[in-house]
Amino acid sequence: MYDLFFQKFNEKIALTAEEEALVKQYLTPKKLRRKQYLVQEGDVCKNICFVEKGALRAYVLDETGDEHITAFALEGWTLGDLSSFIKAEPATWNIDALEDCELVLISKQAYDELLQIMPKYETYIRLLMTDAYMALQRRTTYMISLPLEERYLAFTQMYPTLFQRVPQHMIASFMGLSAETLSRVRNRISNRK
Amino acid sequence: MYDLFFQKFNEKIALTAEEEALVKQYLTPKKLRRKQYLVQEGDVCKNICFVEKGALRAYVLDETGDEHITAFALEGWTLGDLSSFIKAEPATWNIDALEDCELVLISKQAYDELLQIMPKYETYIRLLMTDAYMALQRRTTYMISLPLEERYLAFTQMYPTLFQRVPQHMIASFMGLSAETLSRVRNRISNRK
DNA sequence: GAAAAACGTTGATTTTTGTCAACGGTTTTT
DNA sequence: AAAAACCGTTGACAAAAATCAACGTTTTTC
Repeated sequence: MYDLFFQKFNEKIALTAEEEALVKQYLTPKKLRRKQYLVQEGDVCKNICFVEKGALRAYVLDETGDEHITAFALEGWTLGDLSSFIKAEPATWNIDALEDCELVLISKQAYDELLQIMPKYETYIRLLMTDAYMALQRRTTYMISLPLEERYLAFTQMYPTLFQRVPQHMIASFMGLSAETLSRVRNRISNRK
Repeated sequence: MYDLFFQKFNEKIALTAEEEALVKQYLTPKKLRRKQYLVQEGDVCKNICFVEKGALRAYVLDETGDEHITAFALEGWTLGDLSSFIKAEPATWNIDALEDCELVLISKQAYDELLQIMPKYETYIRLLMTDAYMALQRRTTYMISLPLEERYLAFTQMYPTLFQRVPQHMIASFMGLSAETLSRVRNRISNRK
């Protein structure tokens, strides 16, 4: 149930069996069916979720009601509307399941308490935030500096599994493009080889 | 010399005078003249810098030699090529001073050691990363979901001081636009009021 | 198992943005 | 103090991307 969670945790910082048992007390498992919401815009995001199995996406709606995907999460990734979670403010993101999911949830209270009582948890979170921040910096750097075809190729290499698993119009949305434009970009790339 | 650094530190987590003195031993002051580099692409980014005074920018060069600004830093902000710093890999960013600067540097060795010996430093870094990550998420969400004029207004509110202090063609670059387009966006906004 | 919805692609057209050139007015350099 | 570089804007034009519509296929729903 928590296998992947602790595998990833231990990759960042090793835990003893006792420590794992302690952390486990603060976690809640949750199953989510395809198309179900984890968070809706306006709710406070009460949990951060770790994906044991399945796939999720986060998106925002614009004034014309169009969806813009801001993030994905596959097995081993962590997702939530972080600002809403940390500041206990209404979420601006919607998060729903693209496939049936098995998740590990950490509530805000559990998060705060673990940070207080367990230095290794703070180290884990520090490293998680650092990695997430570096990944997002890379994404934004590519966004503003690479021409479209190179950007698509770079993203493909950055997220190989994701691009196989998720419909292309969602990838387009994630990249800030229309589905048609992405289709044409892919066409140009395969023609030039 | 380190006034603003410790002011910001204490806003996140309070230090005693003794603790401040300890941290101070790990810091190095540095002055940078306008146009001087803190890091150049290809170097390993050996320090993260905190801005006591002045302004810096980070940028990448594309294949045609054009600059794309990825980040700015004003007084009280922290900047570096984080991936390069953490992984000791060659930097992909260039960082230079837009104005004469007074900086506080933390070397990788000092960073690692402080994290080891001082739990409050780890808390400080965790909060710094969390805040930086949330800010970057907001920026990228705006990037893909807001139409140009709203995006410009949102950025103006997000970084009011920055937009007054930095030339507009750099703001344009930061937003992934040409200088001419930004000029026209501003024009449309002032006409519609 | 049939109907409906979702998906990816293509073509025609419109809208948006970039590019190039020029300008007057700064600021910086020497 | 003069020369050079930089800055923001504008106009004319070219390039890129979005939009709209249609299509055959696949997947989901009931």
